[in-house]
Amino acid sequence: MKEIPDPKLTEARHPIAVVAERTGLSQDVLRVWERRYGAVNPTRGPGGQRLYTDADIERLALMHAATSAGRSVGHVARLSTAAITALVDEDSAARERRVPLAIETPDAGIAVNDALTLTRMLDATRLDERLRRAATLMGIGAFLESVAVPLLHQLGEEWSAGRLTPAHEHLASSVLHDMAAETMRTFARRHDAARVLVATPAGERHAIGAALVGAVAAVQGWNVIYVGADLPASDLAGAAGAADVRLVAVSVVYVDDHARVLAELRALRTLLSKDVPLVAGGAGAGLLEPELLALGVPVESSLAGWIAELRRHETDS
Amino acid sequence: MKEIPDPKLTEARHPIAVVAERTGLSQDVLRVWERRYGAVNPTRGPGGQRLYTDADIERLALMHAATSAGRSVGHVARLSTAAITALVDEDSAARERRVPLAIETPDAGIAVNDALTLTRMLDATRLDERLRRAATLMGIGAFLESVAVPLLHQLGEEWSAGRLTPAHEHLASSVLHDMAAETMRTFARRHDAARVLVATPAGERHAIGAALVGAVAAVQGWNVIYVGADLPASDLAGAAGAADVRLVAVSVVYVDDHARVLAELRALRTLLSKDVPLVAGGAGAGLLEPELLALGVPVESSLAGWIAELRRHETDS
DNA sequence: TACTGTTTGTCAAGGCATTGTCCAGTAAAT
DNA sequence: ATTTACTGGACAATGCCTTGACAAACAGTA
Repeated sequence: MKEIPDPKLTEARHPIAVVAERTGLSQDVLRVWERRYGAVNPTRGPGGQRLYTDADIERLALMHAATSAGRSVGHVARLSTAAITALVDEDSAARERRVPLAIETPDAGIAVNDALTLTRMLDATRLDERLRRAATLMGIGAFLESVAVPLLHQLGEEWSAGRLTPAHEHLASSVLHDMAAETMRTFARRHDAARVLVATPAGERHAIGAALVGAVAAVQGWNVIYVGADLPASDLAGAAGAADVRLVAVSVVYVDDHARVLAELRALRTLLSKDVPLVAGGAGAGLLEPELLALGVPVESSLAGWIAELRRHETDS
Repeated sequence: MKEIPDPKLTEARHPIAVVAERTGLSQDVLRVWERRYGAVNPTRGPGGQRLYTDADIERLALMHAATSAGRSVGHVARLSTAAITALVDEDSAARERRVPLAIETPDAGIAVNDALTLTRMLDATRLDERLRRAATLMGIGAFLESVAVPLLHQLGEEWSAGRLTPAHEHLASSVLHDMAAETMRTFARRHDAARVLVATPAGERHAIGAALVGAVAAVQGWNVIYVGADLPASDLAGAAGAADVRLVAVSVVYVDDHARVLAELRALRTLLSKDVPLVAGGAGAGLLEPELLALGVPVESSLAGWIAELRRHETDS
């Protein structure tokens, strides 16, 4: 094995905070793994701070995967990075192989199509029934991810193509909104779970995106404070402070007035305590991404991104 | 890299207030970053006020994004704008990427354990709640397969070890039975779907096994005729004939009187039309397997076996 | 089964280095 | 004349460092 000094791997150096973020390991663990097992050997900056290379991060992420599959750190740390990769691959293959559920999972695409048809027919009762059946069948998580979200996208497209009226869209949204609200209620947690405030800012009246995010958070074990749509920054900040939330999530689906939404979010960011992260999501937020990033507000446009974001803050202070 | 003096970038000049607003950085920070790290080099107006170009703003916004991702200003400020862009992109890409499985599938084992504990406490309300939550979370199929059935097995073991009373077992069974019945109702099919008769023979009062089988069949798209427990062979055969079913499924969990159950099943097999298959299942049926096989009655003791059996007859005559 | 020792993640205390904010006094702009 | 911006310094908060200790989980053993 020849060492090729790829500038990207050797030059790019990352502080411990970034490494913790990317690997999902706490800073304590990063340090103690280095101290006890010599897992990696980061160089030091002028003030003594650890500086990790990309290769270090890769190795640590692999170690994380291996240990959470049940292997001991002490053992894994002695292996070469390639060997750990092999181990992790083996473990994940074994996990795939295990217990192929006998009951077939239905195709989400069919459910989406059925739902679209029923929406076109404005048949709320059967739409509700159909969606609930899909959710029961596939589990609420998979439902939200591969039925609810795709359905909303489809509706958006059909609407902008002029094939659906606002009435159609409201019908479907309200059914989905009900289901999401119900999910939040069903998964309401004990008072000591981490709290997240979910809302849409003033100027955005489409609550459905926020409701879905709230439902996902509830399923993930958060204590969700869902305050609905169209709220001014001051109210949101007030609620966040009063409820002592760990995270504030806002959804922006549709933007009439860029400047207004941006101003609202800017105000919200300033009013919120610094240690409470604000995360934005939804199609509308995607359009404002550069500005929001500059404010230190990450933008998550996919549900998967949201989940990652929630995970990231699960164990924080 | 050649510097092209784009007039837009060099001409457009902004006072510090605008830059602060646009980047989300305080004026103090803007000044101190310039003083300490030479982050940017704004030109000065006649009176000495800083005047920033668009490129400056861009760079500062990027620096803000990088620092709020956990990197130190001191380090970031030394990099070229392009390098910071790369870094920020890399960070946000890494954030998106790290979502191997989207929504966490909860460990079925935990649900089973919780349910056992609640059963021991005879807390029907919370047991119901806990099981429903698990079902919502993982989908009804996976729930039946990896929570309901294992739970029943565990209960059986605990009961035969004398650690649980019949009261405990009834409590848990009735909660599961309700859920199964509800599932059958939710997934009730159009009249033209294939019909299956589900029951337990006379002498067996434990309906739960049959209910689970019925629920699975309903989920698989069958039209389930669930007639409950403890029915004599003649009634079952009558119902099967009247409803023109394609398959008859009986569940035998617990057997006091081998001979009686066997006689019932023998009678049922003779009374039924020859082209209607009869399938037996459950722990009790396992004990009678040789005799039943001799009758031409296959025995399925696992849920997976049941599912296979259902599939086999799905498309038959 | 109960007792060991080991492994491993987390936490606390105390010390630097880095970094954001604040202040006072002055100057320019509107 | 009031607002806005500048400079340089001081200060406080935060972040990261090290060391050491603790507790839960686990494996091996009596």
